[in-house]
Amino acid sequence: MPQPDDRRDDLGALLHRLVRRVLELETPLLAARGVEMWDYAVLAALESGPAQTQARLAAAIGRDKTRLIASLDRLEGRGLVAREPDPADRRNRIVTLTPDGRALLAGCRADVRAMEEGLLADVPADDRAAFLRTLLRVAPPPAG
Amino acid sequence: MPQPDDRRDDLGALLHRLVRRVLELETPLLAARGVEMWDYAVLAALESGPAQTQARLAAAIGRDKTRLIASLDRLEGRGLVAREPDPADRRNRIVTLTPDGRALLAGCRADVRAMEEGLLADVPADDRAAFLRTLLRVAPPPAG
DNA sequence: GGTAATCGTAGACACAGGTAGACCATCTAC
DNA sequence: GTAGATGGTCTACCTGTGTCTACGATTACC
Repeated sequence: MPQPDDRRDDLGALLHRLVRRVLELETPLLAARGVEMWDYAVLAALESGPAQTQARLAAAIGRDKTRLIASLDRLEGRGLVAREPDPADRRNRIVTLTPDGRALLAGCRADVRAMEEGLLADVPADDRAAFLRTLLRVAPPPAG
Repeated sequence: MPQPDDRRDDLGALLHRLVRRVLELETPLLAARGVEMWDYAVLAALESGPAQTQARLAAAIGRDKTRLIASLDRLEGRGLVAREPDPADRRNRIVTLTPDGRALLAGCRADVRAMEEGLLADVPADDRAAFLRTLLRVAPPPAG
């Protein structure tokens, strides 16, 4: 028997539209601070701790490791991250967030969170909580 | 004061991961029926009624009108959609779903819906309802 | 009737994404 | 030590996407 939401758009279409909208809102916020989308993803991924490996960092943000290099070059050149060889295994480069990087990340995140608040302003509080809860459950981070 | 979810990933990151996952699950389902992702989007957009204009159809699925043409050629060649000049304004091509197209769409949608069910299987029913409700509210269709 | 605008189509262009291969430095196994 | 594996980097492709331009057909405006 047909469900009440049988004629709704597919999840893929809904999510696609929403991602586009979020990106449209987010890009100018980051650009105002001189940060590109993927650079911000790198900074955010490093917040919880240094990345032991660039390949692991690339996997964490869902990007190809060869494409990550340009971002790291940019960020390192601005003194926002530091690449240092792992003393235990000097093939690896440990990527860490510098104090400047952490400060910039905090500013970016505040802007992004404010944008998200505005986006979800019309959604009731409990629906919003359920939305985020579901999102966190269905889109788990790749590292675990 | 910091909110409880202050350290969560941004909406953009969460949505990006989820879209990737949905696409990974959806692509093989559609490929099994010989349909590409954007072709399916076209069929789904035509379900509610013919498109009066190809440009309007492109806007409805969030695609450039020049990129739509290849999809329409493919679908028309398989007899899934029909392009007919608008008798009122012969510059326009009215795109309609053929019976074959409607049947294929029904099959694809059933597969996709089953996939979505599996994806959300671990989510409680009320959270799932709130998730879809929020999604529909925050990602409205472009046409209105 | 003549000019401008619109629609569908095609082609060129730049750009971002992933993949693959090669290279060098380094580590591990033997 | 030597051979193989791994990590970072660079380069070269192939693909997909959006933008731009141009063109023919058609319509709308004056």
